[in-house]
Amino acid sequence: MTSPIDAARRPRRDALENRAGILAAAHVALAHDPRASIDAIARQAGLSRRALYGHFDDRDALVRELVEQGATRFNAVADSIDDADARVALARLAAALWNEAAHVQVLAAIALDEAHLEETATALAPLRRTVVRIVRDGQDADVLRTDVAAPTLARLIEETARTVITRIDASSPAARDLAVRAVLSIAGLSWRQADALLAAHPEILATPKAASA
Amino acid sequence: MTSPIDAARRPRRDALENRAGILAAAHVALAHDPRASIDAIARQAGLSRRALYGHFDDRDALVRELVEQGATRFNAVADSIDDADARVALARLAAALWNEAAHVQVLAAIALDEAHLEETATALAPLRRTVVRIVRDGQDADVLRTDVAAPTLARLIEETARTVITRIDASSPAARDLAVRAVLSIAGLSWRQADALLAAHPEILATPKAASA
DNA sequence: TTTAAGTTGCACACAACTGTGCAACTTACG
DNA sequence: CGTAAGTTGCACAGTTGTGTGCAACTTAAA
Repeated sequence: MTSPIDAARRPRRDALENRAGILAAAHVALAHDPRASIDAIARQAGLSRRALYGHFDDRDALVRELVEQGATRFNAVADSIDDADARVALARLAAALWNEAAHVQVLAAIALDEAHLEETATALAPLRRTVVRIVRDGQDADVLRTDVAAPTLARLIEETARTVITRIDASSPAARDLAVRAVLSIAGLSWRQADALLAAHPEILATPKAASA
Repeated sequence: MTSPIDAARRPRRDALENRAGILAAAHVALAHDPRASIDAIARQAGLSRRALYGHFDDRDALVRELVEQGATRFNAVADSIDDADARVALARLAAALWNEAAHVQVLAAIALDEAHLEETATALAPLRRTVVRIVRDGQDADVLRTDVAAPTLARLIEETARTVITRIDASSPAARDLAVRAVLSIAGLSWRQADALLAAHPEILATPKAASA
């Protein structure tokens, strides 16, 4: 006499897969165009628009979940940076974020959409704090530019990274190299200084898989 | 016996003013949001939506005129740069564009809208050619970074300028300073080198009005 | 095999926006 | 002043998008 209330069936496995499929599709679609329609996302996931509403209350709920998903990865990356040298820390942060490029692109795209400023700001807060801390340390140690106030420089670095990631090429190994060098440049290093730094720390640009050369 | 065909009245003066008003309103509105509605633009200009269609065939015609308007100014700026030193040329170009910031912002915003990629590409072509030329010269003379291919570096410089202009603060004198320094940084100079360069060429950052100190 | 979870396609209502037609009004200009 | 240019507000058709209700179906799980 199992009542229908406390003994509800477990959600079907294919339903869970479909839900993940929607998130993946939204990932691709929104990175390309943050205003992609629900219908486009559902089709991309191989589902009907109607079915999507069985998994998410509305468009906002879907976007919110994407943002939170990305935020988790972001915080993990930010926490993993512990270099004493601010220049190295910045380079490593940029390189590490590039490895999450697929996720970064959605966040970066959504972050530019006025409709979700608050959510993305909250999600990006830990990362932003990390950048500000690195910048402050670097300025105190006189290894980063001091002609720009720390908050402004942090912002500039963030925008530079976003720009390179979202607007230059995509996912080529050369692009990753470029992103790291662009960040170091905007942080105040000359291109030769950046080059020397990266030569001294080859692991920063090493392929994630074959890190143990 | 003046026929109604060859002796049509001149357009009314207030109509011309209204047309200019619409362009000005579109300027403001589209810089803020490239997808601002016709209604929002017309209201901002103090006209009804219906009246706007008396001046422009459709939304595209309005946008096209804005783009052409900006293109003219852009070409003039690009043509005015003739410094032998590529670093100085870049700095001067960035500073000169900043003086057109109000116009730059619309173009930059529209340029990010997929619907008008072609028009803006055409409008920006001369400016882009100028940047590529400066970059090539600078690399040949070994005063700009050579670890990035000329077209890529030119693109990077353009994106950096766009980012600073559209996403950092706005219209403060400090922002202009920042834009120039950001461009020089991304071009490969260390912040101290950029600082020295600007100190050696104070006229670059001089206020446009009081250029004769 | 039974059952309910999940999906589908359709029909709605709703919202925001574009572009046009038209009658009535106001106003600059000859 | 008279006239036509310009404006206004409204109605209308068309587009694209969101979110819901519902009957009919497929299918995973008990």
